[in-house]
Amino acid sequence: MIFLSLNDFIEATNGPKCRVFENPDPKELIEVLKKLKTSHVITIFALCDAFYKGRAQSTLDKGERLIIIKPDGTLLIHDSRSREPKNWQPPGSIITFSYNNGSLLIKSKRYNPREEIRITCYTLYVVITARLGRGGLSLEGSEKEMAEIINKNPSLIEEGLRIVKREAKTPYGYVDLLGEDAKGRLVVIELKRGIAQINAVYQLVRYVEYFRSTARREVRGIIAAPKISKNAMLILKRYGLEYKRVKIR
Amino acid sequence: MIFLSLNDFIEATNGPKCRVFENPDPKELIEVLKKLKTSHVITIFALCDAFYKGRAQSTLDKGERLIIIKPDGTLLIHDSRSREPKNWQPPGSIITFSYNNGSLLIKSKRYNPREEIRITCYTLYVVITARLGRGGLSLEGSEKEMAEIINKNPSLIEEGLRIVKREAKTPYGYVDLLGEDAKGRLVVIELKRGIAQINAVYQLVRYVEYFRSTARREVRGIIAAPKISKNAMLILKRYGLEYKRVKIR
DNA sequence: GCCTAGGTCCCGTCT
DNA sequence: AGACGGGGCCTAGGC
Repeated sequence: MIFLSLNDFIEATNGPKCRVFENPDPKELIEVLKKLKTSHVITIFALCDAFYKGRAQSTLDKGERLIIIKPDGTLLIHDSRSREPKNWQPPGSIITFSYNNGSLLIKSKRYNPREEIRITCYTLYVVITARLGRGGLSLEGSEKEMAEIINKNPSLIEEGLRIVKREAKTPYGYVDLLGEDAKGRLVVIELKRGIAQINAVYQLVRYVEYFRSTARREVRGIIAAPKISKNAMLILKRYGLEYKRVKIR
Repeated sequence: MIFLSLNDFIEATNGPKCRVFENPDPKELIEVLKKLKTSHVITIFALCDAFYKGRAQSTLDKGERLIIIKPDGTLLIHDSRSREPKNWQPPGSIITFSYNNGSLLIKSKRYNPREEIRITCYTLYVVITARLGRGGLSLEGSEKEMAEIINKNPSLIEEGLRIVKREAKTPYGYVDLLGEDAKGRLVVIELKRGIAQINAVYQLVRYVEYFRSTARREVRGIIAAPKISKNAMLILKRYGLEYKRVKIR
């Protein structure tokens, strides 16, 4: 373990991207972590246990894990499996480090909702601090994009269709697309970029119900998606609604 | 950077929990990663970019990031913000490492759905390999638990209520709890462990509609939750349904 | 494998 | 702030 002088600290913040601490002494490490927590991502390999209390409550038994602390307040505890952390705290949480009986204690608090995680690190194997970048991601293929494409080219749904409104507000929620067909009937369209399931049908049903109760003309309802589940299709038909296979790109 | 002999490799797999490689040579590192990817969590701090194509499509610009590869096939790319990885691949994906023009290439593939990530690591700052534990989490406070508690003590909803069935299947989905009140009326109960929102109301509405159309007796619908949103409450009443505040513990 | 529904969902967006 | 709905959602459980 390297003892941190002021020079070491300056190097850590302004020097290399990463700094590695192998088997560090918890007491000495805490001083480093306190300084770097607002600017660096802290990565800790440790033998630890954890307690969470908030919207739910959990206990994580003692084991070897990977703890990640981000400058935005995010806390993640990962083990050897799964995309999801075993425990976590979202951005905006407040983290504090302390020492107790040879162990490093990590505490993360947040409010609204009030939640807390307490981690006890019994053994610190490796700790890495690093300045990391952020952002730079551009994503294509969202439902929003799908709406834009159909908006520009309503014949993807059917010939003669005209889009009247997007994100039309009703007391029952937002309608993805509202149109008018060749015969002047109102067409409520619910988009799904993936497989349309029962929920999508529910959404459509209530929008159609709403417009049928207010608009004084015929109202159709269409789910537009690349695929629809068997049950969803069944319910859809039971309500006299329609499905249109739409595959973008 | 430490060149890995066979002995070094044996030490890496059976020896210490963590092994650290600072500024490793990509070519040499690849040999290590290929051996350890099925047993160790691999953590890479690198200057990298990434391309994803599958259900959607994305580009991640060149930047400093933390890459995590788990033995179950999980891949995570984190930056300095957010609980969510910028890019990822879920468990079961197949990872391969290769070398190109001074860079480490990481490729992760999966099928159903067919998805792929390609990462180019231009600079490797630090790489850590570690055997981590798994599991050991016990969680309390789920909706399932809530159902169990109410099942045992239906008076939490109202006096005289009797639970008839849990997870009752209908063509419109699963009803959390089905009961009978003191007056012999059928009671459909939808549980939410957090705030009940519009969606919860829709679920309930569909179930109640179904039972009203099939059961030859009066049917009530109740949302049981610690809280309900304003709009949800409005719609609930519009449908003649009820809300019961239930706070477990 | 498909499908359903929950989640300490997270996250953006809008009121 | 609350509230609503998407997400490359993920994950567990049923069939």
